[in-house]
Amino acid sequence: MANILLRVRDYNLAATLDSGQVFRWHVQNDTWNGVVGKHFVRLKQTPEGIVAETVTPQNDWNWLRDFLQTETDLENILKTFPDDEPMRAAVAACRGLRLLRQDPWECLASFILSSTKQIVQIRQIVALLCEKHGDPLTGPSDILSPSDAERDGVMSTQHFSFPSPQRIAAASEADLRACKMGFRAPSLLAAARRITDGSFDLEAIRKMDYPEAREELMKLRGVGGKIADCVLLFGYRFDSAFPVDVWIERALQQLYFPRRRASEKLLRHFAATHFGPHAGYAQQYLFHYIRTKLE
DNA sequence: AGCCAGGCTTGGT
DNA sequence: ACCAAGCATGGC
Repeated sequence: MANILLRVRDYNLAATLDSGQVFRWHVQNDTWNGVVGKHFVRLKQTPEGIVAETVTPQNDWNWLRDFLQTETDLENILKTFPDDEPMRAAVAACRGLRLLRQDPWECLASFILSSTKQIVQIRQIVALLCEKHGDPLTGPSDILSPSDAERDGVMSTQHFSFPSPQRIAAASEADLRACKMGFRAPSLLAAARRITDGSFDLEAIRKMDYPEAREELMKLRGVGGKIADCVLLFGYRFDSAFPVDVWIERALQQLYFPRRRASEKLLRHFAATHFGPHAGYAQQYLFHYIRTKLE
């Protein structure tokens, strides 16, 4: 058992873990339970910062600081946002919302599975995938009450790592379809195989510039522009990546072009030019704002 | 170009 | 209680 207080100001843990970036976090009595790499961890927001607790001893907590991005200077990022009414409203509505830094493979796999799914369903698919193909983690088995487990569609209270590309590549399409991912199964399998056999290099993406990295990711089956942008933003933190889904399209239309109907092409161009060097960060604020405030 | 691919949620009856 | 529509993206 190990604990730490990560002293951080202006960090909205709930908004961050519940804004569609990640799919494996569950809240129970103000405590967020989740898995980062091979660590099961519980997080709680306090006035002093974020209290983290693991069941295994920790030599250092950099894996958690890196995931939560607690060292990021949020003020400096917010300063780069355009100074307009919609942006001010979005920032005011979810102060302290952060972008996480996820493992690229977990992020890629999760967003391949996200296509034409709603967040609740993505959570269910990812939970099943981890349960059936991930490694069991040492962790308290009493974190989820039976009723929570039932509600979340998780039958056991054991926690699991996200399965590696090797583990997925060794599975059959039928195994994966059993996790309710439907037609996304061949895409996930193909990605896992290409990474395992070395024909696709997730690390090489880091060294590319944004347009090249995007093009590269889109060579994978099941990865179009939107999913590539999610992976680039949430996994690699290319902050210029600006995923455009229907929610964001709606947000841009309502907030920035309320009088006339803007074409999809115009909205894309606007998204790519209006929001500055941390456009993806701005996108996350707009996304969360439109999903919680407007409708 | 237009249809199709899970399964869960929502809305109408 | 039940059934249809909506979701939202990429591939063919």
